[in-house]
Amino acid sequence: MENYPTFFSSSTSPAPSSLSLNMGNPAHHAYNSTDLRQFQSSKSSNGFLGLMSEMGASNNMIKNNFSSQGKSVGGSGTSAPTVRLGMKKGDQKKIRKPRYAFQTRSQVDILDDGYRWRKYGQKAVKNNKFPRSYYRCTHQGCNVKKQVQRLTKDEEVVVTTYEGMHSHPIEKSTDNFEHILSQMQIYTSF
DNA sequence: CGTCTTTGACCGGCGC
DNA sequence: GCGCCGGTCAAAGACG
Repeated sequence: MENYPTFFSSSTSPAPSSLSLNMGNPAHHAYNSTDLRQFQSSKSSNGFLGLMSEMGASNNMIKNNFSSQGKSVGGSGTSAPTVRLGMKKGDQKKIRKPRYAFQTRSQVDILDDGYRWRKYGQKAVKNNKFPRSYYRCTHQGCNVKKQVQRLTKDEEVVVTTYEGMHSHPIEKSTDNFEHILSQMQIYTSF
C-alpha cells in the first residue's frame, strides 16, 4: 500500500508554537473530549506509524466521493438485515484521495481548526494503542474527512490526517491555522 | 428538542 | 475461502 499520507511534521523547527492552535483554549465549540479517559498506557509496541513522506496520488480528484450522500446503508448495528445497496464498486473504482498528515503536539485530541466536524467512528489500530477517531466535515457538499490519532509512545503527539479539501469558507475566524491549511492545499496541487 | 458522540456491527480489501 | 484489519454506518444515548 503506497497509500501513506504525505507527512507534515511541524515539530522540525524549534518553533515553540508548533501550530499554535486553540489547544489551550477550550472555550470554543470543541467537542466533548471525554475519550481521554480510555487513553491509558499498558504495553508498548511499535509506536511509530511508519509514516513517510511519500506522494501517492498526484492529481487532485478529491471530492466526487459521496455524491449526494445517498444512504449507503452500512452496518445496521442492531438488527435489520439490510441488503446494503449503494455505491457499486465497479462503477467508481478505487479512487484513493491523497491524504495529508499533520503532527502536532497537543494535550487534546480535537484540534479546533475552524471547521465543524462530526465524529462518525472510532477504531483501535494495531501497533498503536490509542484509538483513531474519524471525523467528517458537516458541510453539505463538502466531504472532507479527518483522522485523529495519538501516538503510542508520545502522548503529546497527535497525528491529524486530512483527506480532501474544503471548498467553503471557514465558519468562524480562526487563528493563523487557516493559512497553514491554505499552504497545504498549495502543496497538494502538484 | 436538536445536535453531536458513542458504540457495535458490517463492508471491503488484503494476506495467508 | 477464511480471517484480519481498517474504514464506515446508523441507532441510541448524552449533552447543551
